[in-house]
Parts: sequence; C-alpha cells; structure tokens
Amino acid sequence: MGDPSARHPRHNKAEVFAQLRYAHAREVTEDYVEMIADLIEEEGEARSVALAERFGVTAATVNNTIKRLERDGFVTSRPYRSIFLTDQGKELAEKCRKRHEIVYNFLIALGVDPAIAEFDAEGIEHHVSEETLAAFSKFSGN
Amino acid sequence: MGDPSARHPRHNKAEVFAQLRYAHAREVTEDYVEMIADLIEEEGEARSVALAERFGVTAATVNNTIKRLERDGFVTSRPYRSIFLTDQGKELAEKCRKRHEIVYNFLIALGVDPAIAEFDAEGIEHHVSEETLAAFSKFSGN
DNA sequence: TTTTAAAGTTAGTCAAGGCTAAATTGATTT
DNA sequence: AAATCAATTTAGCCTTGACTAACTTTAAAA
Repeated sequence: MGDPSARHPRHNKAEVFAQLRYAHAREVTEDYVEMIADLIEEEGEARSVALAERFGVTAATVNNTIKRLERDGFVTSRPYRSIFLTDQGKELAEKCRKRHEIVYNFLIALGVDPAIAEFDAEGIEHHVSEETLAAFSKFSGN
Repeated sequence: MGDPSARHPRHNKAEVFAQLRYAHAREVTEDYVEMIADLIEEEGEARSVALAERFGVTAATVNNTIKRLERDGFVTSRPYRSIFLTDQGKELAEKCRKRHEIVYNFLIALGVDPAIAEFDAEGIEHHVSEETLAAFSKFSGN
C-alpha cells in the first residue's frame, strides 16, 4: 500500500481541528477585549461587575479571566480598580469590532432577521478567515 | 430610572453568551458523531486510533471523549471494540452532515476558495441558526 | 465618623478536554 | 504456543472556565 501518510490524503484534517481548538481559546479573549472596549466607550470605564453582568457569569469568573488576559498582555488592572486595555488589547478589540460589523451587515444583507443576525454573528465572527471576511464584505457592498 | 432590567435594553447579552458557552460544549460532540459516521461509511467501522489520527489528539483523549459521548447517549462502545452511533447519535450526525454541506456550498457560491471554505465551514457550522442556514441554502440555490 | 452596602478578591470545587506514561488486551507472526 | 506488536485503557497531571462561599476593600449613608 506504500506510504501510509498518502493513504488518506482527503482526511488529513488533524491540522484543521488543531487550529479550531486554538481558535476557541482565542474566542473568550476576543469577547472580553471587545466588551471592555465597549464599556470604556459607553460608560467611561470597564468594571468587573459590568463584565460579569453582560457575560452572565460571576465576578469570580471575571476575575480569573482578567488575570489570564493580563498575563497574556491584553489588559492591565490593579486591585479594586477598573480594567484597561493595553495597545495589544486595543488593537485586537478594534479588529474584532470591524469583523463583527462585517459579519452582522453581511447577514442582514442576506435577509436574516436583525436579532438572529446579532446572535449568529457573535458565534460566527470568531471562525471567519480573512478571505471569507473579504467575500462577506464584498457581498454586502462594504 | 424604573425597572433596572430595562435600563440597558441593548446590552442584555448575557443570554447570548450563555448560549454560546453551551454551544461550545456541543461542538466536540458534533465533530465526533460526524467523524464516527464518516469512518463507519468509509472504513466499515470507527476505531479509536482512526479518530485520534483524524482529530490530531492522543488515544487517551479519544477514550475520555467517547466515555462522555456514551454517557450522553450518542454512542455505544465495549472495551477494545469499535464505536457505534446510537439512533440519537445517527440523527445528530446526519443533521451535522447536511448543515456542513450547506455552509460549505454557500461559501463556494460566495466565491471562497475550496480549501478555505472547507476550513471555515468547520468552524462556522456550529454557530449557524436554522434561519441563517435557510438563508445560506436559498442563496446557493439549495 | 462609624456603619453599611457594593465591588472585588481569594480559596476551594468541578467538568471538559488536552497531555504523558504505564498497563492491559487482542491479533498476528514465528 | 509463545512472542511480539498494535490498539486500547487507566492513572495522574494540566489549563480553561465555570461555580459557591467567605473575606477584604472601597465608597456612600447615616
């Protein structure tokens, strides 16, 4: 039968799934930096309590996640103070905001109901490549 | 200010995120039942070693996941034997297969490169509502 | 200024989903 | 029949992301 690695050429999906696992780890980070940016814009600052309310999780969970985001260089925080985005965090938040908007507008252009478009965009946005995003953008006329 | 629940009507996203967290738990299940169905069709049976190879994880990880799937009623398995889908598992696999196809065909119809479409479909499929799926289906002419 | 309430933190627990290393089982060779 | 090899299982560990309960800090009211 020859080289085993050539036996199932159409099924070498391992890399796809590996990247999907990595992608999931990024989703929470992206949701947080987006939400923090929203809060800073809308309320002037990002407090744990607001994040907890909007994500529907406890304050303890927010605390854990913020620590991880800080470790990974996306935010800065000091005990009992509000949360700030680093330059890296701001950059990611802005990228996510644009991407979210493109996905949402695309679904609207497709004729999807706004409420459903908002919900689906939240899930889809993390899994759209640059190429597909460009196709979405082109379809809805930028 | 009245009812606090009406104060931020555009920001009651907690439910959206709660559903997304639930959705993630379903993704692995869906990927596994889909892959098991593929293996049974293509190779006559679904063995742990094949799942491990295709997902790019170790056999131990497959073992854990299969136990969870069995607990949740999607598969049956006996020690050192191959894995079978229950009726519930077959149903989910078939639903996923159809949905995957619709998403993939839709991306192709949009002009996305097949390799990228395949990759993105794998991530997007788990986050598409029935309504959006219908819109995709309609766009690519079924 | 003292008390109280809200916000934030810490400690400990759990499930999912990964891993490695070691043990076991089943199947194939010799 | 015994040895060997591949597949599977088990045990133990890790990280993420959730929780509750208890504690501390900050801010606001009395």
